[in-house]
Amino acid sequence: MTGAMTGSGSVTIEHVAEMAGVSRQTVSRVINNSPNVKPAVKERIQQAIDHLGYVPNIAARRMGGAKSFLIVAINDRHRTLENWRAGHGNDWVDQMLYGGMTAAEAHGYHMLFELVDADPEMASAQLDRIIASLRPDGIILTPPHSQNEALVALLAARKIGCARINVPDEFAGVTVRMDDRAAAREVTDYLIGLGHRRIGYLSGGRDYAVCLDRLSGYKDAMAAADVPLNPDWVREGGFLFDPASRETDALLAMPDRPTAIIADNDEMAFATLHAIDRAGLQVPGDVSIVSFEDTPGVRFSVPPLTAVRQPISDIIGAAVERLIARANGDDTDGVLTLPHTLRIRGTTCAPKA
Amino acid sequence: MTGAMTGSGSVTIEHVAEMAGVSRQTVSRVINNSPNVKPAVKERIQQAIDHLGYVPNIAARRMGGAKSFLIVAINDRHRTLENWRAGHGNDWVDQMLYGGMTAAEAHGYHMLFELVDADPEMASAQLDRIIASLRPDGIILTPPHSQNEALVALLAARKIGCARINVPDEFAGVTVRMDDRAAAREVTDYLIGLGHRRIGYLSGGRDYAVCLDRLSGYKDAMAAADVPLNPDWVREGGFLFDPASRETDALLAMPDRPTAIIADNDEMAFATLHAIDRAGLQVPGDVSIVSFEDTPGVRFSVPPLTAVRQPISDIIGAAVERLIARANGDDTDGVLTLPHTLRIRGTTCAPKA
DNA sequence: TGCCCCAATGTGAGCGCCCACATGGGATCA
DNA sequence: TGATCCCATGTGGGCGCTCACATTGGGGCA
Repeated sequence: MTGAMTGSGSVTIEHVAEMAGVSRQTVSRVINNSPNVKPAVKERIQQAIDHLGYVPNIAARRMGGAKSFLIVAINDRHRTLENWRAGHGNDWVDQMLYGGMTAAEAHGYHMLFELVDADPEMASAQLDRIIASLRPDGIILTPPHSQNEALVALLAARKIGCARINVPDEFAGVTVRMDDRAAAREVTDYLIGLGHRRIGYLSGGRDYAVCLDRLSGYKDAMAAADVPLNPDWVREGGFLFDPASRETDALLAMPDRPTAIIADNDEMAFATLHAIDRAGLQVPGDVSIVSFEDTPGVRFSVPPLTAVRQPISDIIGAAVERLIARANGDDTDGVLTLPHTLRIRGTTCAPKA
Repeated sequence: MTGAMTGSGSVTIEHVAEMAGVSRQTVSRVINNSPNVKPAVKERIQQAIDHLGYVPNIAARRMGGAKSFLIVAINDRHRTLENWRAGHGNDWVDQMLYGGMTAAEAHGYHMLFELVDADPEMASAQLDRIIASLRPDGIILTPPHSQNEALVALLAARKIGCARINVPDEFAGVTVRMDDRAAAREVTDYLIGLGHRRIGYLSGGRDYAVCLDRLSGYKDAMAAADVPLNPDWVREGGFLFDPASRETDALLAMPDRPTAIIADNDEMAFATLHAIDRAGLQVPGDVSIVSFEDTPGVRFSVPPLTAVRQPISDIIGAAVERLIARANGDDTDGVLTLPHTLRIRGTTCAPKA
C-alpha cells in the first residue's frame, strides 16, 4: 500500500506542494531536512508525501542540485574479472556490496560498482568517463587503484570526495583500512606464544602494499621476540593455489622447515594444507597454518582454518558514510583504522617438539 | 589523456555542437546512433567529442528522454544479508555482479543492486520506491522475488521491463534460468550410470521452486531407470551446514543407506563430506557426493567436490541484455534456458560392492 | 510606537539532454 | 520542368528538481 496514486504516472513534488497548499520549495526543504520549516507545515507536507506515495526522482535531484546520491566503488578490472573467471574465490566483492549498500541505503544513497583497468593511462581516462557520466558524490578506490596518486589527483581536481581503501598511513586524504601490519604482528606473536620459532610466510606479492605491510609486521614480531628469521621462509605465492603448493613443498623440504606457516589468503592456505598432507605431515601437529582472509568456506575444511578476518564490509560501510558526510559539508580528513579479528580454529597449536 | 578540456568544468553537448558547427540535436543523434546523419558530419562530430572528452551526463539523459541507462537487480534482503552475516558463503552475488556489470557496461548501462524484503506488502512498497526514485530501464528479480506475481504485476503497471531469474516454465514474461530439473536428472543418471542404486538427496527446502524442480528431476531419473526410491533418502538441510550434518548422520544410519548423496549447495555437501568422514567411511569409495553450486572453494576440499556449475553470471548477463533490448523497442518475451555444467572431480566413483 | 532583524515561505531560472515538430534542399517521378 | 518525396538538419519546449534570490510577517528592542 504505497499510496493513493498507485497506478498513475509519476508523482512529482508539484503534486505534493499542491496537496499541502505550499510551494515546491517548501516541500523540497522537508525532503532535504532543511531548517526553517514550521513543524505544523512540515507535518502537513509529510502527510501529503505519505498519502501520495511521493518519492523524489534521483535524476532530477541531480540535475537541479549538487548532489547525485550516488557513491561509486572502483575495482580493478583484471583482478576482479580474470581471477574470478579462472575460478579463484574472493570474499571481497560480496563484503563490499553488503557493507556499502547498507550504509548507502540508510542515507537514501545508492552504491554502484565500476571496473577500471590498472594501467595508469587507461585508469585515468576510464575514471574520468565515469565521473562525467555519473557525477557521483563520492568515489571509493580499492587496491591497487587506491595507491594510484594520479587518480586521487584527478578526483581532487574534479572536486569529488574520495576514500582510499587499504593504503598505508603515509598517504594523505580520507583512508579507511585495517592495520595489516599490526594484524601480522599479532598472528606472529600468537604463534610465538604457542612455542613456534620457525615461522614461514606465504606472501601474495610484493606489488601489494598490504602484503608488504604484513611482512613488516611479521618481521617486527620475530625481531621483538628475538626469534631468528631465515629469509628463505618468506615466499611468494601470488594468492594462487598452484604456486602456493610449490612454495610449501619447498618450505617443507628445508632442513629447518617451519613449524608454522602464515598465508596471505585462504586459497594459499588451502594449498598449504594439501601440501602438508601430501608430505605425510599433520596439521596442526607438525605444521600450524594461519590465513589472512577468512572466506565462509574456511570453517568447513579439515581442520577448519585459523584466520584473520578482514573487516571489509565495515571498511566500505565507513567509507560510504565518510563520503556522504563529505558531500554534506563535513570535510574531515584522516585515516580510519578498523579492527580485525583473529579467529582461532583448528589449524594452529603448539609445535610437537 | 581524456581530452583537451581536462581540468575544466563539465563538457556539455552544447560545446561539442559549437565546435563541430552543428546543432545540439545532431550531436545527440550521433551519441544515440540515430540514422540520418551524413557520414562526414558524423565524423566531424565524433572528432569534437573525442577532442573535448565529452561524455553525456546520465542524469540529464534520463531527464530529457525516456531511458535511464540503469538496470536494477533485486535481491532478497534477509537471504542476502543475514545468511552472510551468519557466515554462510554464497557465490551468487559475485556472479551476478560480474555477469551483469559486464553486460551493462557493453551498452553504456549501469547495474545496481537493491535489497527488498520478502514479505509481500513490504516488497511491493519497497519496489515501488525504487522505481519512483531510479526509474530504471529494467529490473531483474531473483528468487524468491521472481516468484512474486504482485511484483511482476507492479512492474507491468509501471511499464518497466522485468526479467525473472530461475522460475519454472509455467510463469509468463521474460525469464532467464537454467534447467534445474534436467540438471538433477543428469546428475542422477550419471550416478546410476556409475552403478549407484541407493541415491540420497539433501534438499535446500520446499519453499524454493528451484529445489522442487531438482527433486522432480531426481525422481524422474530414478523412475526412468527403474531404480526403487526410498522416500527417507530425501531430506531437508535448509542450505546450512549443521542441519545437513544431522541429516547425513541419519542417512548413514539407515540399513539401506545411500551409496551416493546429492546436495543442493556446497555448504551442505561439505557437511556431508565431514559426516561421512566422522562415520569412518570413505569418499567417494563408500559414499559419492555431488553438489549443486560449485563455489571456487570446492576445488580445494579433500577430495575436490564433483558439482553442477550454475551459470549465474551468464543468466544475469543475458537478463541485462534482454532488458536493454527491451528498452530499445525489442519486446521478445519467453524463457531463456542457459546451459549448466556437471564438473566431475574427486567425490564420485562407482560404488564398492 | 517604530524600527530592525530574522524566521518562514515563495518566485524565477536553469541544470543537460531528448522529444516533437519545423524547415531546407536534393533526388525522383510524371 | 514542376510537383513530390524523403533525407538531413535545426528549433522550441520541457523533464523534476534545487539554486539564488525576493518577499512576507511577527517578535524583540530601544
